[in-house]
Amino acid sequence: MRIVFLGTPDFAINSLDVLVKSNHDVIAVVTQPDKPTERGNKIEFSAIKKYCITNDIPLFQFPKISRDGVIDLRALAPDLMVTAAYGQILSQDILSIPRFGVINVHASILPKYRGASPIQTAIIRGDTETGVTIMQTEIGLDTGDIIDVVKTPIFDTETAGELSNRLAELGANLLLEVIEKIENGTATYTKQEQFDASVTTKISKNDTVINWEKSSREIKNLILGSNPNPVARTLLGDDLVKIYRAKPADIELDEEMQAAEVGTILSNSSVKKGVFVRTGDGAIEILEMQLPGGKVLPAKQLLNGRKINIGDKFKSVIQIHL
RNA sequence: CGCGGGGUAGAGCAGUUGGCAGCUCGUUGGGCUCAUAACCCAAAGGUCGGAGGUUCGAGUCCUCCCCCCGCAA
Repeated sequence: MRIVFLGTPDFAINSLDVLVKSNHDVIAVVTQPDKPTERGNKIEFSAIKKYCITNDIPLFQFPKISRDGVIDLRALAPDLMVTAAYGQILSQDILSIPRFGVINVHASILPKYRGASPIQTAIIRGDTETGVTIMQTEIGLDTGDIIDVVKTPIFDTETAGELSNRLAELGANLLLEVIEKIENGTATYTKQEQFDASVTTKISKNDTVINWEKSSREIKNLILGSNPNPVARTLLGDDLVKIYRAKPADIELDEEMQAAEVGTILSNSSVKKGVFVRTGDGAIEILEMQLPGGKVLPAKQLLNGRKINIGDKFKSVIQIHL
């Protein structure tokens, strides 16, 4: 099949890679325009663009594909177009170009978690299972008919980044199977059950401010689901602290710990060394965190340099002004 | 040239007005102990990011460069 692939971030790499190495013909790739700057200087290429450069694949970057891409894409005469976290909405003009239409690789079990942040949302909500759906793309947001689904458990200590990598791989394998079926005419199309539907929006920095009043488990889910982006955050004094990894603490709280205010870093000399923080229902152990100007570090390291101390208090604020 | 923080032992940090380079952790060796990730004693480990400059003397002051990080976009 002559395939045009549309994708942007890391998540899309596996899918593209599988197609390139298959017997299908990836005739072109479309990715988002280069985003200016990480720190004010250069422009950065998307993961997909880098892949195309090293593998010498024709690449398009339309500021707005529905307006700028129709003519070019038509000229390519693809049999099928595949999207994976591309980042732009496709118009009917675009959708009508390929003989077999457009299919999308989406990182959730649709119709649950349509939209921008299915992976992060699944972890933050504390789900124990998620998956990848491959569906026919239509005008609505992730509303098209389902062709196939693969499910997988969410591990207790898994971050959004780690889960995303696993789903990308599962999705890529499933994609290849689905394309075979489409080619053979054996693909089946199932309407989405509307009553199960939910939509996720992009997770913003304000969404990942930790409320220490919540339970250790909820806080852990927020932290893991926000890693690597945009990362759970809290205030220590005036400093913005980012927390990358944590787990509910399996320690007994003594009287003093019980009495400590929520957000307080607890003494732990009787147990092993680590950073434990009082939460709404007990304590959580901070495993990896980052202070302003510093790298991401195991939390215990920060005790060495006395950057954080027992008794310090993380502020349980609803919103941080930046 | 968007704004800001930072580079000192393997790791995290301190280092006052320039004057013998330190702390915590880790590592190694020894001790204590039924035992230990706990405790005690000892040791090893540094071109203070790089180059130049000022000075009797620079981790510290000046100039240029490299690298890391946060914010804003």
